[in-house]
Amino acid sequence: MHPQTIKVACSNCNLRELCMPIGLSEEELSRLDDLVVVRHKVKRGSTLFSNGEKFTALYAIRTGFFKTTLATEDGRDQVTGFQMAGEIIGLDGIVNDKHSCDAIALEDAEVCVMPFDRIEEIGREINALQHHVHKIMSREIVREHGVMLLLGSMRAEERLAAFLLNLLQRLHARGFSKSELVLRMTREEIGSYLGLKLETVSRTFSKFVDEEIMEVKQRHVRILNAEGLERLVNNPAHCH
Amino acid sequence: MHPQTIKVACSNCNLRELCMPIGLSEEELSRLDDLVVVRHKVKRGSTLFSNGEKFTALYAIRTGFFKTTLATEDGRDQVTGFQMAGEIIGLDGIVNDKHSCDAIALEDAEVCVMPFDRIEEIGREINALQHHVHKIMSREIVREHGVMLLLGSMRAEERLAAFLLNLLQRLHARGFSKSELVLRMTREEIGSYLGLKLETVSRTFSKFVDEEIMEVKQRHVRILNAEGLERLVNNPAHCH
DNA sequence: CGACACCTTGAAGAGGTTCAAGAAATGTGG
DNA sequence: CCACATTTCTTGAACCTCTTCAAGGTGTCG
Repeated sequence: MHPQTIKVACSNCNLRELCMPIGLSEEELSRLDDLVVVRHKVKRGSTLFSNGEKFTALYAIRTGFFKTTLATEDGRDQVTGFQMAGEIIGLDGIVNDKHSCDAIALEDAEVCVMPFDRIEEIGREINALQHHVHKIMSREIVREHGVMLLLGSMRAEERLAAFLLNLLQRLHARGFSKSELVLRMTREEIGSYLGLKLETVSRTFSKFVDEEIMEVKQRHVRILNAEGLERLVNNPAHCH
Repeated sequence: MHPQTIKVACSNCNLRELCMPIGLSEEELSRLDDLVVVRHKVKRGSTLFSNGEKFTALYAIRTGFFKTTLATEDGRDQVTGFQMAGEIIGLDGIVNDKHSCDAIALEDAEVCVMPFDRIEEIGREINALQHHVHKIMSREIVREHGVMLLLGSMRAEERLAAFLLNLLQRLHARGFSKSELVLRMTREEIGSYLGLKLETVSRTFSKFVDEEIMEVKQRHVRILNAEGLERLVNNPAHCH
């Protein structure tokens, strides 16, 4: 844990349309300010929490970008998700009072620490917050269903296309371009998430460039043919 | 929705060690009886809820066996899970107030209908119930992480082995044999869940039989070499 | 008993992996 | 600020696992 911590409020957070405060009244919002005890800085490459660590809090990402990974004894390593500003991480820890994956910052980040017992306590008082927490967890379940579909039935091109479209959509909701993005992760991390080897990810990027669907310069991606990209994901002809 | 419904109580349910009542006091338990409005029978092959349907309740499985599947416009069909007695389904519906997958009974089943607003209401009064609901959702998230690992980094044999071990472990927790089980689903459904074609599932079963790891007669499976099966899942040598 | 769904097995083929080498970017320390 | 080490990315060629297509077998239910 990093010592750098700052006390701040949800009520004037610029992420309140995305994060916890969604759908709360002014009065409830101020009550929510008791939720975030501290903010917490996480340097690029360091872990916010790791497998086996005691679970105490959920974290709302204020700035930065994370990956969560699952490591097994036999050396496998699966990236289970990439998280950006306004998203909540740590939900995996609730069941067994300890985390079951690692959360690693892919760029310098800042998170709001929300002690979970506090969340439950305030949730009992503010119905909207209680329901919102349930929605956040349900959303994560539904997201993972989508990843299962991707991993279970899509080919490499479809996987990468779906991945990029998902990132673009989430970035767009945060005010970024719909057609341009900077990847925060390596080809290997993308591959791990998509169930592919890094070489396959690289080759698939090259293929997309050949087909003039996008420009790729290292981690900088610019979409040239968004329709073509979308067609890749929703095309019966490509199913096997 | 089926008309056959019966009013019953959690407090004398034989699944109370597995299902919702876990960790509640006697008094709290009786309060829980207000949760389950009705029971509901679902015939084999029929759906408990389906994609797009309005979400109103979670369902606790009392008897029977379900699958949940995700269908896409382009004709893909991904089985996202198999659920048995004592498990809760319907969590996917919370985010958008409508279900995002289909739940289909693989054998005649009976579920307890728990209206979700009622769950939230009672959750505000009984801390243990509130926390238990959170745990159930977190458990589902962690389970799905495991499936992502399976789909993202395991080979066919490992996937099927992991799948069988998981089923056996859950059945064992319900008092069934550790070494014998009857599959409730087809090869195709197993394949869909594991990201494999039905032929591959069938061939992998045959391979296990050849290696004397198990006996397989249609849907009846008897484990002969449990260690061998476990070794398949946790073996660094088999990773790619 | 016959129709239908489900399962098994074979042979050929495709998609992705593995191994290998080199190029490009990034970071570090003098 | 540059030289060097390191990490990351790209590309090729051979290989392997799983899929596809096909045919036949087994089990089940009206």
